[in-house]
Amino acid sequence: MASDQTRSAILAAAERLYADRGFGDVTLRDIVAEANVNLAAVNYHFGSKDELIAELFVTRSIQTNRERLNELRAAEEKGGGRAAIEDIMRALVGPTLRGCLGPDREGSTAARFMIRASIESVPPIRRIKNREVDHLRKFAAAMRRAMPASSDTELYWGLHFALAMAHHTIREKERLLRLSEGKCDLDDVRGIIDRVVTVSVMALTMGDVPSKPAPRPVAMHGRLTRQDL
Amino acid sequence: MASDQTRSAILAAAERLYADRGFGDVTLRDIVAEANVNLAAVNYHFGSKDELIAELFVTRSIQTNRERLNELRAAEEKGGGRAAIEDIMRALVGPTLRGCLGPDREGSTAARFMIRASIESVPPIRRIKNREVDHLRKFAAAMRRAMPASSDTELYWGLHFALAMAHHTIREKERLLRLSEGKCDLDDVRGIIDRVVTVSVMALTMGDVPSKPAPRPVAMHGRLTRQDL
DNA sequence: GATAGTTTCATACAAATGTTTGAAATGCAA
DNA sequence: TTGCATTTCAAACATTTGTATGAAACTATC
Repeated sequence: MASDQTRSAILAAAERLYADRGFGDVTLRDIVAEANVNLAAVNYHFGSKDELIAELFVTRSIQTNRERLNELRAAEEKGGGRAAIEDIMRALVGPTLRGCLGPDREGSTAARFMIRASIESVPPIRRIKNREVDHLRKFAAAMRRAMPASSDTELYWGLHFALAMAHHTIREKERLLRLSEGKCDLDDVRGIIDRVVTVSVMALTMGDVPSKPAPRPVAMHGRLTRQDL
Repeated sequence: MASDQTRSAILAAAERLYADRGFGDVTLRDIVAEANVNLAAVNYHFGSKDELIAELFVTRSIQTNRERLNELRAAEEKGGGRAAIEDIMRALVGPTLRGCLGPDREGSTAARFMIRASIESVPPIRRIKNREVDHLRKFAAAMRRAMPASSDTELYWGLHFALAMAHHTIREKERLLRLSEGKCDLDDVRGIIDRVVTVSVMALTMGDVPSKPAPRPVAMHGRLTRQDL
């Protein structure tokens, strides 16, 4: 039964090293040294290096996806089957941002690993990410229910931009910190989530708010028209 | 004088291969085979593989940055020294999006190379990207002039989100296409730029438009308050 | 056309890396 | 204990890869 110990030691060591130094320059030999196990143990327990990486990533991904769906379900129950759009977007970006940002998360290996996975793009992880589309469709469906008058196009763009802001904030948090000379507080996770959610909802409800003459009436190419509510 | 030919052939072949297959699985031997030059030519002309990659990336980056600054300058002249915020954002995201998206760009090696560089994250490119902060400061300065009443924090978040939407659209265009089942037209570059600019400006002027009760008055944590204009 | 500088070429080097192997050790059931 | 399966281990394998070398080919200047 020491087999499970070896397996776990490898997983833990690999996640730690990948989180710290990236996938690029961590070899199997580094991992087995950190885990105090034999080199062949990786291939014995996981088959290959790529399968090890894949297992690490799917484990964390499943966690995040489950949290997202839980929040989405909670929001739908709260709204009696029809979740508010803000709550949907919050369920979409909240778990990811909470998982990767924040001061307490600084030491979290899992968080730093997921940031790495978000920055670098290694084949086994890319393969898994491609399956994420099915997961996102559930959010698209919820959004459609929340905004039945919106076109699918607008909806997908809103979803896309929400993920853009969340992931880019995780990916480039160092740069934003440097650019803003610390003025942007990357530890205020709740504030960041609110910010992303607010902008996302604004993007989704764009046509609704022509209170001011839209930023500029120029060159809209018939794309950003108001939705026919 | 055949030296320049060799150099150019290597650059062209490398850019094409990297664009098609990514940095991960293109070796120097692949490149020299494609370029019909000798293996040693790369080290002779560029010093090392990393310096070759760096030269490819800086060349394209300089082009984009120049276009950006040209647009920014044009916008400032148009506004008599004080460019409109929409024009600033357009100058920021326009060149990148135009360079990487669009139907005609499909065959553009340069475009596909820059998309690769945006997706994968190889050390020599990462080093160059880190210097990009200085370039962005020029835009931050222009934004500050355009919105003197806004706090720096809001300004940096707006800049950050604009880049987030632009880069994420380039990075994940395949996924967005698949998710939306083709409903999001990734070839309509002008429409996409308008979209990103519009949302960015909305994000920047958030406090200004409480025409409707803000998406939800909940949990703003005192962050997304209106600017005191 | 000889010479010096530049460029090209075939080949070799050296190091790294994921994977495999076959035997030894360990655990477990009969 | 015996026997069988699982797990560990040291060592080797087989490539791949970027880089270096030294001679040959080429170019341009005098």
